[in-house]
Amino acid sequence: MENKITTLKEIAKRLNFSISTVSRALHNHPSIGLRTTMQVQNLAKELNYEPNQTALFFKQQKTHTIGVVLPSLKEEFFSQAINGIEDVAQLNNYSVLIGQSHDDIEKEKQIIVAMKNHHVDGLIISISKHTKEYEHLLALERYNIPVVFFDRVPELPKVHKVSSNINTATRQAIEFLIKKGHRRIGVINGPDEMQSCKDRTKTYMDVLQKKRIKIDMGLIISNDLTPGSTRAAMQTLLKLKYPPTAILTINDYVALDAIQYARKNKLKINKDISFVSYANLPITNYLEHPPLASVEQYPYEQSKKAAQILFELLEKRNNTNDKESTYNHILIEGDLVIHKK
Amino acid sequence: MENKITTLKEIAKRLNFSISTVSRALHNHPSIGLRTTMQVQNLAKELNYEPNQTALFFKQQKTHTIGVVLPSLKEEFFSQAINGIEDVAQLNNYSVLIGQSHDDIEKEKQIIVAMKNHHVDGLIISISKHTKEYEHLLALERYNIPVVFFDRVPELPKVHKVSSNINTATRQAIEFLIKKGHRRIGVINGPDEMQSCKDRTKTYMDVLQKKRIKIDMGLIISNDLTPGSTRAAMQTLLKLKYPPTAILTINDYVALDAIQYARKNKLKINKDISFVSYANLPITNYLEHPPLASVEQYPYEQSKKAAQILFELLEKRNNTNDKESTYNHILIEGDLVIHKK
DNA sequence: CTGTTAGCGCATTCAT
DNA sequence: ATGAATGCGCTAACAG
Repeated sequence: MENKITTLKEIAKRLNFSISTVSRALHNHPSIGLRTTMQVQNLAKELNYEPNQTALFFKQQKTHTIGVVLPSLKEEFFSQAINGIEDVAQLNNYSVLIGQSHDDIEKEKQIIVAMKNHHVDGLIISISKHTKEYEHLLALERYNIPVVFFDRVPELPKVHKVSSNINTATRQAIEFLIKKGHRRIGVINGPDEMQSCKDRTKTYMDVLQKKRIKIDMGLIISNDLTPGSTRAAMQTLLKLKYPPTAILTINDYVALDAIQYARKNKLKINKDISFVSYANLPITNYLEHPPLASVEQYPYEQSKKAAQILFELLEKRNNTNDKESTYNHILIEGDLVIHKK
Repeated sequence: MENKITTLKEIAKRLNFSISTVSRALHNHPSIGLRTTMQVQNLAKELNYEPNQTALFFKQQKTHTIGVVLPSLKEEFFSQAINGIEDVAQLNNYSVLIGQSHDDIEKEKQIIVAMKNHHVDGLIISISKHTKEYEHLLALERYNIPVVFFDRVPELPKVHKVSSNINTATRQAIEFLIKKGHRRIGVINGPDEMQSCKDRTKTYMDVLQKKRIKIDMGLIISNDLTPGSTRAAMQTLLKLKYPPTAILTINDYVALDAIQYARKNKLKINKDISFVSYANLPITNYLEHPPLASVEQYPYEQSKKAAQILFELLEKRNNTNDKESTYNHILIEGDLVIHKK
């Protein structure tokens, strides 16, 4: 069994050609004679020659690898997002390096450094829910590594980003609840740092104001997306003198925890208290009492778009040396999906 | 703004040393004078020198990258498994290349070729549910890429693998149902190709025989893990003259589909019909009527163990040139977790 | 203690 | 039409 890896040198030696001739022959270079080309290609096939990618990576200063940094694959949103990225990467003959921050900023920094060291050609990032300083992200620009953010994007103007616009859907969600007669609508929102959370609150207040419903700030609670924090939020809301009859939760995981809490407190879901949420997780289909509606945020489409932008950037970079001066800020419309009328 | 990437050459030129001296100084080589070492290290820091990893990868014939190939990250089992691998990889200063086969053999082959081309130092693989030919897997050995399989492992003796032993837990699961008075216990199993499915059926028959319960092969159905196939299986089972009062399903996803089907057919879950399953998905905690019990298969531990074995192999490979002659076949005991008494 | 040289695999420029 | 030489960045064997 021949186990040695075949190199150009090996082929050259056997055929008594120079390495450059062999290299050219394999690339069907016009200046190489047909006979020679055939000889070389045949032997290459016979010896099962395959170009050493690491050598190419090294020489071309390109690794044909993109890095993906996201909070956690356990969240179905992100595990679906990976698919969009993988699909686009495969089309472009790229591989995908993965790193989960688990919403830990230090971990996020470490991963990004590791990816930079690996010389990934580009990065797709969804930042941790606690990331407020962007220095480690901006550093990437200095290394000339193009970055596209998606879903959880930083509040920076000079970056490429794809995220979900939930404002319309949020408006619809709240109007939907109001139409069903709810007047006291609670909000279990995420950390105030997250742009989407600010948007959510703003839209909520907008709609209520427009519908001339009194806004009670006591009904709006920020949590950190953990089950414990959701339970605490629920406790606060349910203990109010006039507790909400409906609650808007930042995502389906929080909704699940909230619903569970409500159930344990003998509340009838969708009767005593209703929920509307975000993410539209497939899993909610299996619940007997799912949230009434959930805002679909299209993780696959978001991440796919992000990947496409990244590859466009890589393409451009090949042709020009200019820094790009315009930045993609793509918004993908979220859609309210009604589960129960 | 200094944007040029610093190399040894650059430092050497500025300090008028040779490249090798600079290299040694940076590695604190004992033969380099303290003064020189300090000079070099200071300038290196100042210029923000970082060794070019791709050059190192190339030279050392190592990429500090491992590949992970698995069916789908959407399954929480695998998205948890990734954590075990990532954790171990990080400890060893490795990065993780990811590829999902989506249970498509061709995709699986493509991914493996891509990973081989990327010269990953090792691979961790969970094969697709349809993979019966192992040629593309065995090929890796010829490239000297160590492989450790986990969870969905091939039936090959000369490979390293980590999987879950579900026999004891399956026995307990069935005894649990029998103790609750069930005599007609259905099985919705997975594809017959999967070793774990064969084991499941075998244990099922064993237990029934031992308990002197008549075995009705009509109660055992293989499916392909899709919702449609699960519904078909349920339809068949429920249409039997004597339908089962309890069903053992291959995993919680199948259980969810089965439960949903039963609910739509007005059956009371855990009353008219009970379920016991595998995977112990966190999500089932949120169901009002979850499976009575589920077998925990410890994805994190399985994958972590697989990763540890892989790094041991890599370690060994550094020290000796021998092929390993013994193979790790690790079994991690599954545990029956009771959700409802 | 430090410098010179070679080489990893490949593409490419410059000769011939 | 082909070969020789160069260089990518780094390490290490060899030479003083």
